[in-house]
Amino acid sequence: MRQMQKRTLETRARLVAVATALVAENGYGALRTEEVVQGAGVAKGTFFAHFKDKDALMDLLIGTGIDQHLDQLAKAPAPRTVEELVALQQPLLRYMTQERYVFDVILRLSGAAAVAEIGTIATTFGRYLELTTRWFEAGQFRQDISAELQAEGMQGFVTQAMALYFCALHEDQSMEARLVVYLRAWLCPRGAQTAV
Amino acid sequence: MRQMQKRTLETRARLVAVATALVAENGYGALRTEEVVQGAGVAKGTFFAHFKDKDALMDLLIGTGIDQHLDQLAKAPAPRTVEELVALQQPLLRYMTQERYVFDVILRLSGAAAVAEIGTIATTFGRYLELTTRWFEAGQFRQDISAELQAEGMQGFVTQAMALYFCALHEDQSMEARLVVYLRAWLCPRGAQTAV
DNA sequence: GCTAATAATTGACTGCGGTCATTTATTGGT
DNA sequence: ACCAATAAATGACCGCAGTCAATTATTAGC
Repeated sequence: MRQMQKRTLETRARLVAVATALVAENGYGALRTEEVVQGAGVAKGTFFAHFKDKDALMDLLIGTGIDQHLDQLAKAPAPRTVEELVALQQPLLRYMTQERYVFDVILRLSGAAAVAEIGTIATTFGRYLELTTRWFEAGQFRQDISAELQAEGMQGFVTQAMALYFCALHEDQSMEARLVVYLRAWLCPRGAQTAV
Repeated sequence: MRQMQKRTLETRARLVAVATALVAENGYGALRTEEVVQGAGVAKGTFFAHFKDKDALMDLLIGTGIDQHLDQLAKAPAPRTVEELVALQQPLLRYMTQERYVFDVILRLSGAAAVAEIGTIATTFGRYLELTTRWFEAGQFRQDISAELQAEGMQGFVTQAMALYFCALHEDQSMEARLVVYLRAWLCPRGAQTAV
C-alpha cells in the first residue's frame, strides 16, 4: 500500500478550512458544496473524493464543535446537584440546538450505521456517555442502578429536551427548566426532591 | 370565501391512494413524487399544490399508520407491569423503525414547527402522551411524580431505544429488552424491581 | 347563457447533491 | 532519466425535490 500524498492532505485541509469559514459566516444549513469547492479552488468531484457525501463533512465540522464542548466538561469536577448537572451542560445544549438543521444532522449521525464507519459525531456520543458515567460513579445520585444506566437515561432526557425546544407546542418552559424536571425525577426519585 | 371544489378532493384522494400503493410495494424511502404524479395522472406542480413538500405527504401517510396503532393501544386496558407496557407498544415501535427513513421523518416531524401547522405525526405524538398518561393515572407505577411526567419520560426512553436500534454499536440487546431496562429504572426506582 | 373572478392544473425550469469516465499528477522500480 | 502503475482531480452529467408564469376549468352574479 502506497502512503498518502501530501497533496491529498492539503486539498482536504483547504476544503475543511473553506467550509469552516462559510459556516462561521452563514451557518450550517446554508452551506453549499458548490461554494466550498469554489472557495477551495477544486472541482466538484474532488469534494466527493474526500467526503462520502455532504453529511460526512457536516459530521466532521459539527463533531469537532461538540468535542470542544466535551473538553470543557471533562475539565469540570463531577456535579453534585441536578442544577449543576444542567448548568454544566448548557453550552453544549445551546451548541447542538443553534439551528434546526444542526440538530437534525446530529440525530441522524449520532448512531453509527456500521461499526466500520463510526463518524466524529457518533464518537462524541460515546465520549459523552463515558464522561457522564464517571460523574455518576461519584455516587451523588441513584444507588439502585448503574452509573452507566444513569448516564444513558440522562442522554435520552437531554435529547428529549432538545427536541421539545423545536416544538411550538412546548414553548411554555425553557430547555434547561424542562431538563431539571426530568433529571430530578430520573436521578432523585421517591419525593426526596423539593417541589418544582 | 369559496368552498372547495369536488375536483380538488378527488385529485388529492388519487394522489394519496397512488402514494399508499407505491409505499406498500417499495417502502417509504423509495417513494418518488414523479411516480406518484404519473400514477395519479397529473402534473408535478399539482402535487405541490396539494402538499407543501414531500414531507407533508409522508407526514400524512406515516401519521395515519401511527394513528392506527394508537387505536389498538387505546382499546387495551392499562398495563400493570413494565413487561406489559413494552409488549403492548411493540407493534408501534416496529412500525416506526421499519425503515431508517421512516424513523428520520418521524423525528423530524414529531414536533410541530409552528402552532398553525401541526401535522399528523405531531398530533399522534400528542395523542400518545394523552393515552399513556391515562395508563399512569391508574397508579400502578410511581407516586412521587405526575402521570404526565411519567408518560413524557417514557416517550423519551422509547425514542432512545429506537435510535439505538439503528446504531451498530448497540446491537447487543433488542429494542424491547433495552426498553424494559430503561422503564424499570424509570418507573420502579429504588431496587424494588428484581435483578435484570 | 354569458361574463368576470377565482381556483386548479400544467410543464418547463431551477437548485443542489452526487456520479463517473477521462485526464493529469505522483511515485516506485530499473 | 525514463516508464509503467497508481492516486488525485476534473467537469459534464444525472436524479429528484421544488417553483412559477401561463393556461384551463369552475363558479357566482346577472
